[in-house]
Amino acid sequence: MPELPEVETTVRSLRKQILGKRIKDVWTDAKKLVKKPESFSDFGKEIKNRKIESVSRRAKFIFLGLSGNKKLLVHQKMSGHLLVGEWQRNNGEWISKSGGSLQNDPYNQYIHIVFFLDDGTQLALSTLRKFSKVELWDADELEESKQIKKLGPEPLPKDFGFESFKRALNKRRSGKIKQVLMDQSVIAGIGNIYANEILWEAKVSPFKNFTKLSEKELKSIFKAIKRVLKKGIELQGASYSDYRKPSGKKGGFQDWGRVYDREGEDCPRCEGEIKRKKTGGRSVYFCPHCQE
DNA sequence: CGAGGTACCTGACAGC
DNA sequence: TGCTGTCAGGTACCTC
Repeated sequence: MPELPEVETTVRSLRKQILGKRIKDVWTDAKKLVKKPESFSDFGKEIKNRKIESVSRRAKFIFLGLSGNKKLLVHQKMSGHLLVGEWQRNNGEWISKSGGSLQNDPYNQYIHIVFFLDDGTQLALSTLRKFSKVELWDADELEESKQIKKLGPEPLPKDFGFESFKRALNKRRSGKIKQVLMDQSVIAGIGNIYANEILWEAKVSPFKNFTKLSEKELKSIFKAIKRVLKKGIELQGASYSDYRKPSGKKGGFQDWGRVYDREGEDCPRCEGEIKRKKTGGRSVYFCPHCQE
């Protein structure tokens, strides 16, 4: 579910909330979410008493650096989000002790993993569809793992300039620009919401083969990537449905977005109407009038 | 190589 | 009311 801005928002918040704390125990009612090590009890033994020394992100992957040169990888995938709070188990549900943070989270009945920290707070993974995954790695091995190694460049650092963007695209020989933007091995972190918004912002048709794009179109896509992703971070993510910040509160990008989930509305820029079609098995939202 | 389908899961919602 | 089909911020893996 979450894309780069949501994952970045989560990471920034976690840094404030859990850095330096020690993991005392872990609970789950969905052992399959933990992929590595395969046995959940081994996972529990391995993770206990490790201190959270860093919180970082690569593409949509979250890394918690743990003492003893380990890294905990969390991928939230669709519908997943991490929450920090203090809850207790009650009739098969996690209830917030303060009545606070989780009241803002409509999906708190989907907490399936809870890490108990040494100051009494908890880090929880809420994942309605259970696509999320958690893996414990030796730090060096994680860097070399296929899922991380295949990722393209991060789009936001200053050194990702227009030339880097064009070089990144060259990994592909052809393909519709919408699908290419979402290809994590080309550029890391863009998903369906932001790909739609970026192309609207750039006034480029999602269906156009990227090899047919003019220099001018490429330039406006490049600019739109920076602008839209930064806006997403500034607004602390998009909560179209179940994404929540670790506090349980919603992000704000869904009100700023111009096309995603707005089929049938007037294009805010021209006389057109927002349409929805499909490519690559995903919904494409666009304005056929001003995105040629 | 690219495109398209499937799988992994649980819901919300529209239409009959 | 209940059924059926479709849709949902992702990724891996398979076939053509």
